[in-house]
Amino acid sequence: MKIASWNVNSLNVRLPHLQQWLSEFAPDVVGLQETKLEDHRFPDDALLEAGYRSVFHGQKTYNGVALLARQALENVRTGIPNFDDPQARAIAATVNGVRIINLYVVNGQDLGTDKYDYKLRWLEAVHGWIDEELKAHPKLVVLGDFNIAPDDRDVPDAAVWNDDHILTSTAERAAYRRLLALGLHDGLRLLHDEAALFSWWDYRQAAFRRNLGLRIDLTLASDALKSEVIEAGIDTTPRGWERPSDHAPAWLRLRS
DNA sequence: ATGGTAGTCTAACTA
Repeated sequence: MKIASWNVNSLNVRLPHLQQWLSEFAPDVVGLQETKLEDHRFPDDALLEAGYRSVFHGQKTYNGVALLARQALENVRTGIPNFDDPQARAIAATVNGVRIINLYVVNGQDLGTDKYDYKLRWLEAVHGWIDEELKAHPKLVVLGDFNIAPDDRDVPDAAVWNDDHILTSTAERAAYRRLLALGLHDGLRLLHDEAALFSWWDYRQAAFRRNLGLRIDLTLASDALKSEVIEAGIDTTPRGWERPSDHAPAWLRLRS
């Protein structure tokens, strides 16, 4: 079972990219972020023709998440329980007995801003949610655009991306480690320990060509699935296409 | 520190 996460930065613009990538990569489940589409505009018919059912939670202009799967998507939930959030950033469903939580974590802009405080509160609410989901569904995958680079291997320059920088700050990384401590494992790091395996590159300054990126798109597997993760990676191919998203898909494969 | 690019929607916000 191939499970992937891709921030498409506007599904309206990137639908052809998604269709191409689905046919080439053939994932079983995909979590999308930044669809930027209201639900009535979601291209579920076009995706059905590509062989994927979809559930989605969107809004105009910003944010928006979706889950696509070849098999049925059951027990769908949108938004974080008991957390009043005007921004569409979370969706969950069960596919083939595996619970999937898809997150578009708040960017946070800069330390000391209201958006940064919102990011930390949002992550705290997600922590409580995952805690509950793990009790109900031991076979859990949490994936998405985390807007946190877990450690120094995941940045091009640790002196720049330091404890006081957005996406790598002490509080953000601590919040991420608290999620892992619930019983989750970074799928890519179960199998690969090398540095500079990035999933996002700024559109500016030829960052992709120079591999000046960050690894902020993650696929996490629960304790119960840890030994089932037999492959993981980042598919940089679509980042090299014309008019690409600034993110590449991160993925893992479960044995069954 | 700023600005560089992209998407949404034509002003300014978000990333």
